[in-house]
Amino acid sequence: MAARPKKTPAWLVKSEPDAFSWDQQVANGVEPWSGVRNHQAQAFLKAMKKGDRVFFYHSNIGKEIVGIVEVAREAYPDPTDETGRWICVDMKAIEPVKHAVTLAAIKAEPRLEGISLIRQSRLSVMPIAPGHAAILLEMARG
DNA sequence: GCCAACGTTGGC
DNA sequence: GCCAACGTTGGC
Repeated sequence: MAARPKKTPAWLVKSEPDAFSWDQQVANGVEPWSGVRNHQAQAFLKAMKKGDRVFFYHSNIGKEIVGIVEVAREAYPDPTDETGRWICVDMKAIEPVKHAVTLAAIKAEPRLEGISLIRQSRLSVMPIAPGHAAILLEMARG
């Protein structure tokens, strides 16, 4: 029997490496994905299930997918939120990508047309369609 | 440094 | 409820 294929990520999250980088995620292992203060992004965080895979993207500096994380804990109150209205999840580093997938490469790939990373450039948490995720994985593997 | 996208706020 | 002003994000 063939080895079970790796889970295809269903989501993408962005972080400015100045604030929280992939290296920090790896060093910390499991880390709360807190501080999201946008309703649309919150809705996506709430929909995440334990074990879901997530692309980790560096915004601003790098502008590239650098790794894959996994949802280690589903939605719970964001400890950085004093109002109690916002939630966060825990993310766990799984593996770095072999080849960082740059925004330029994503834009240049016609099969990724319509991806929300480009269409909704300010959104920091977003779903990735299975077809798009497969292409991103392919690009990440080189 | 500039600009586009877009969410939030506040006056009416 | 509308909309102008303003702030933030993120790319270039």
